[in-house]
Amino acid sequence: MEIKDLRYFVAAYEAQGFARACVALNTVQSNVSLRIKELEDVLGVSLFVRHSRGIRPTAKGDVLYLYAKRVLELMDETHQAMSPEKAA
Amino acid sequence: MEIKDLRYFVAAYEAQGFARACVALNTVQSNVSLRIKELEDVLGVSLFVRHSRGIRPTAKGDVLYLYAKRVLELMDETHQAMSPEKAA
DNA sequence: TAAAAATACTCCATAGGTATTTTAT
DNA sequence: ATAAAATACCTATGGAGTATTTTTA
Repeated sequence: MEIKDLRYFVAAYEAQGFARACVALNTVQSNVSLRIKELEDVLGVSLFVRHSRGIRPTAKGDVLYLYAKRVLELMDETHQAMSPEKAA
Repeated sequence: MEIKDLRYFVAAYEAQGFARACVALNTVQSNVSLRIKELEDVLGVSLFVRHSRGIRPTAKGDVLYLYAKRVLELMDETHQAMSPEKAA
């Protein structure tokens, strides 16, 4: 599980669909579909149920969303702490 | 900055050298050297000073180490929360 | 001068893009 | 019937390995 996977997941979760998520991710619907599928495969859990108007998170998906937001937030803090202007 | 980058960095930091770090990372010295260099490039900061017996962290390197450990720990928690046996 | 880091290269896996098909309301 | 997800395919970037050179205490 890499940071980029979590960004894909969060975008899909918040957009409630892969087609809508891909614009925020600067990519294409098929890639979002593939990456989420691979994330589900590697974790061994289902994160979304697919329907004809988009997606709905599973219970596991809801849990991952909370963790993913924390991870991404911490990564942002890390980037800020590493900014060259900022003294160590 | 991806999770794998942080793993490389932490291993190098703790091993105090790229050559020693690569065994824990199941890779090769040259890859550790390259990945750390790219991490420094993308962040725009120096993380280690190189010497003839290994590496010594810079002040920025010390700061990143603390953040990196937190990120990796949170990722471990995330994985555990996502384990299929565990109910959501 | 010796241990470790940097560099140059090759190779392959995988992420990204295009086009199309399938699914579900 | 239509909007969205899945699939198939191609391409290119970049991560991993090998071999060698450079650096520094």
